[in-house]
Amino acid sequence: MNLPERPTLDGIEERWAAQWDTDGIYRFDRSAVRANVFAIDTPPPTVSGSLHMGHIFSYTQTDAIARYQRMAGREVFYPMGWDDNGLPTERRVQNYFGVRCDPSQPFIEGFEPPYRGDPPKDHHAIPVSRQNFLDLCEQLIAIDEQVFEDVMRRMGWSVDWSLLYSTIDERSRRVSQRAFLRDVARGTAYSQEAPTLWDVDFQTAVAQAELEDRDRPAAYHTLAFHRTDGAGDVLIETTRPELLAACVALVAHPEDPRFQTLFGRTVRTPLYGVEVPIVAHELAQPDKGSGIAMICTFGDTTDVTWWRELQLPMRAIVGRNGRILAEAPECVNSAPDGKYAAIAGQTVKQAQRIVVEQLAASGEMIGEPKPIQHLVKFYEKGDRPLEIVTSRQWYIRNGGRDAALRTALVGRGTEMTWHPGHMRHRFDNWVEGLNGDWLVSRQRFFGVPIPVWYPLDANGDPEFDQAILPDEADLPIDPSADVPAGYRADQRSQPGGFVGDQDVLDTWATSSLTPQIASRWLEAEGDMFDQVFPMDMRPQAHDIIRTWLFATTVRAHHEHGQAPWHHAALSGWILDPDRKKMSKSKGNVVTPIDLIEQYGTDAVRYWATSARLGTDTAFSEDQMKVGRKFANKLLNVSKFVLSFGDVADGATLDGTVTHAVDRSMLGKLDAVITEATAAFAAFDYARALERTEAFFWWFCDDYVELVKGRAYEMQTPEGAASARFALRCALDALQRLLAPFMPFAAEEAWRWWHTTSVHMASWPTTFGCTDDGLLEAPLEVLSLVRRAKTEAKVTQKAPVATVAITASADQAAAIVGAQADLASAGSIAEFTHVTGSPLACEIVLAAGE
RNA sequence: GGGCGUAUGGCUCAGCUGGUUAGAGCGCUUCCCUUACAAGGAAGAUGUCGGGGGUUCGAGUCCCUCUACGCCCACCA
Repeated sequence: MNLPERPTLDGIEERWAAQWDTDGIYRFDRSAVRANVFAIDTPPPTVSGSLHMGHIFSYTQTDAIARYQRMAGREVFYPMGWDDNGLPTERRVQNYFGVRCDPSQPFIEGFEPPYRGDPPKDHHAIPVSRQNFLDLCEQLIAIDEQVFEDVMRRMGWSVDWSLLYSTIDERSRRVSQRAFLRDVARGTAYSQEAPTLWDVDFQTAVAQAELEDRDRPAAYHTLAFHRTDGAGDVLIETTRPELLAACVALVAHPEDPRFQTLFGRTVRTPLYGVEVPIVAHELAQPDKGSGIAMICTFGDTTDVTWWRELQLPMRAIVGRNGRILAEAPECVNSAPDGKYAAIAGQTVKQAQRIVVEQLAASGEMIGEPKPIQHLVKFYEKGDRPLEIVTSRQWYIRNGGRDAALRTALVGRGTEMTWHPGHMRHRFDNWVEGLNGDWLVSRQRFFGVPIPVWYPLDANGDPEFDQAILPDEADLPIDPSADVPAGYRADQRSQPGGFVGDQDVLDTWATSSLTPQIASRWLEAEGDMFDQVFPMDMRPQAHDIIRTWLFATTVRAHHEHGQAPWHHAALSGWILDPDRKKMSKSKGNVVTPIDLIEQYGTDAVRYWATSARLGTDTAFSEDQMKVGRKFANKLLNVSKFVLSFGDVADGATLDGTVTHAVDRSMLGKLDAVITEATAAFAAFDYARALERTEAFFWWFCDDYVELVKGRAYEMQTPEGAASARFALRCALDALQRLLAPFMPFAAEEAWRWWHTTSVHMASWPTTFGCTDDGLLEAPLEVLSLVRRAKTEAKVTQKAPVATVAITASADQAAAIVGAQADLASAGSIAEFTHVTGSPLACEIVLAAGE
């Protein structure tokens, strides 16, 4: 026993985090059998410079569950990873070093970036080679990941750091490419030339799951198309007049009476005089605009549908850089007076202004543009509206084009238990609303390369349907550096030779494999897949159900024919005090490290674990203050209980805890242990905390105060032994019950009387006592005595001459049983009893008080 | 338009399968240096459980309906 003079929370995080690390207490036992493993598919956070409160919130909730499972006897598989490949890292590198990737630049040995952190606003990014850019990515993620790891260790998350991975590291690249190649082999991945949503700034294709709608100003322009039969004009409304040169048809609803006579006829476009047909399709909405719309290749996703289903020609005019192509479509090119030349090379925004001027001059725009607000699709990380361009891309089948697969994937959702249950609807909704396969290729740099080459024909054109695939044993590969079997390096880009796929996999195409990556699926060294898969728990936030949760389910379905986890635990968001989602752009972000330093880790954890799964929660420093008070109290009450010294050797609970009051207290505690255990088993850590906390304060404020005197041996040795033993039992259970929530304070107090960690201790079991209610009446009397003293404005120590009690027979019996404790706790000299109801006391303070 | 969620004292939230006068903490007020704890303790005030209707002996709790707020999806002419 080693009790401090004055318990303190200061410095306990550093001390115990270091000790846990030294002792390796969270290390996964690779000899564990599957049935005894609790495997967590930890979300690998996107490394971005700093963890935010959302991370603190949800990862702490997961950690509480992990700690419970560990104490409950499961071997916990709790990896951590960094999601460091992909656009967020590229963009951060650009902003941090003041560079941009330009594959046409030569590699510079020992390149030194112009800045390291915060280039001035007027700095123009310096173009650097692909390899220099990738080197800078590696440099920055190394810095960022260390910062993340430091904060995580201070948060006390009980991850096994020996399982650490990053989604760009060699093993992840190998696993990702292996899984992709297997998808290709079984036909669940394929490449196709097709119109694709395209971000013109990042110059990459974007998947459906990464879209978001933003409300943007626009304007309806009314344009006159001229009937080729000379019977006048057809008026359409458009928000994108700049795409007029890309117009391939007009469309109206097949049953719209206004246009029945027009179907099958043709009109000439304004400005360019291109003849286009008037067609019918049920997606045309009679109540929108003038009821008849122009179809362009491509203004929006509906255009793509029309273009495909009505088999219309292709007249693309928007390039991958978001500017109007230099070459006009042939039919436009043959049109008179070079109107197209004026917009060639312009951005779509500039082109719109020019086209509107041209239309106004030609009289083919009717009236003024009518401003509106409407929703436009953006890449969620992008700054300009998405365009649609045609390109060859890789896809993984996700049910978007296959009802049977869709049904199967919804079925995978039912294999998991969702916490809270209603989150499953979001999954079902998303799967059922998919309208295309998952586009996984990205025209970016810092990612897992698509492990494919293509043979070049005699003209030097790639034969995309003859893709050359590497052997799994050679992974990971970089097709732009490695040479496929049967070819020589000097055949690269030569007719009759080969070319590597330039693209990388979408970051989700790798992070959807976290169960496989973390478990080292099919890796030569340390493969734990069969020990941990399907994993027990996937913790994550609810806003990425459509991306990460769904994508992981798709991969597991194709590769393993089952759901990747048994439980999906969805955390809520952190809201600022105004109940808005906290985000950097709103400037209301608080940094976790400041809070840890101000309130202590356990206090921050208390706040995080007070919130239920799936519930958006207000950020609350008040809760952290409460948490700090709680942790502090745990230390102090531990010191008090332990100050009585060790219990006698060989003493048993039944032999020693003889006092009814003490057994009642343990009975209450039994109920709490039972409830907390059931709650934790159902992932409801918040309920476990709430019950434990309520008991804890009752224990400190009422029970301890009541029996304190007896424990000090002011009455009988038997009574003291009973109280001390009961106190010790309760403390033992409380420290264990609180260990998942306040791992540092619990460990600090536990180590005063143990040589091993509380986090290696077993979860508490019940004492076999029952709460017979014998404490209720005595504590009511104590409360009344306290109130009398407060009202008399005297100290609680002030002596009481008499307490005249009116109570029922049962209550009186309980009070008499605890009368000695009451006398001590309340400094009460004399009790008198009258039978009656309700319970009441007449309290006479000692003379002179 | 489709789906989901939330609505309980000034604030943050409990209240599980319906059962005695609706709970906790914060904040507020008053008092107390009491030998585990003043980064503490004792006590007090504060609620038409969003509105309306229904089921029931009994509803914050179940059903219907309305309202407000939030989220996901659809909606780009």
